[in-house]
Amino acid sequence: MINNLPEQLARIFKVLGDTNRLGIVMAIGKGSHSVTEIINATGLSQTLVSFHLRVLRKAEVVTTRREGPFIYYSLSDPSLMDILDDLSKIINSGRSETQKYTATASEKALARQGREK
Amino acid sequence: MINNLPEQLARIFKVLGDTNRLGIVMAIGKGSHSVTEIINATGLSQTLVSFHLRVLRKAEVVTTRREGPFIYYSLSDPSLMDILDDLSKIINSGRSETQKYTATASEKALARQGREK
DNA sequence: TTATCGTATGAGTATATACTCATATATGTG
DNA sequence: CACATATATGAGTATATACTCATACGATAA
Repeated sequence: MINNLPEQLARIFKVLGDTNRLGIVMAIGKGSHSVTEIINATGLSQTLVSFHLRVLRKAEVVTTRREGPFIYYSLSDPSLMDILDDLSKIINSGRSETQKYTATASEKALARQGREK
Repeated sequence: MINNLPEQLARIFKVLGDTNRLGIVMAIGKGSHSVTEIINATGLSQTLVSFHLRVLRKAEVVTTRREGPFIYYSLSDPSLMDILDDLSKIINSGRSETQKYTATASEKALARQGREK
């Protein structure tokens, strides 16, 4: 518990360092979504989504709330989305001027929801 | 190249998602440091530091500049450190009020330098 | 040139990690 | 109760990853 910052930070980065898991986090965004919604938003299999949600839960990146048969997931700290936005800016600032990405992460998640029925 | 944000972000997170590698990044901080300095700051072996620097180079997280026999490493985008600071705040905001971490990442790196001869 | 310092690299290995499959556990409905 | 829907879980597997060892490379000095 006595504060090893790199280790704590790396633990979070490791959790976010998988495309599918990060996709799930971005699908959740600042809102609250059931597993089924996440499955539809990401296009991943139920088992795979559940698998990754377990990792996210264990790392306390997400919290859950049961509502009838549904379990709703949300980010433990929604401001994580702001950090993702900041990082995305870093990513395409160094690159070629063409094809700059500007949409926020939440817009992106919404867009993805629309695409897949 | 057509913008897959989760994938690009996850790629960076994966790179930062290792304690030793993140320690190296934090040792570099917003400045410019030779490999030897990084070795001393982190306490890691030369080979291991070199190994991780290669990963960081490949991911374009760091850039290098040769000066005589020394090779100086710096962050491709020093504002990455700000993001690390933001994330550290998230980390210990959810926790017990006791034992909150306040030092900046650079202070931390300096402290480590002092500790190990 | 030889030696020395600073740094990188290829290959091997042990461990970690993402993923899948089959199955289990709620919760609600007829 | 039986059944359907929503979600989780344990175990197995293939691949990825961190680390080490031995060695190579580049720059400078003697």
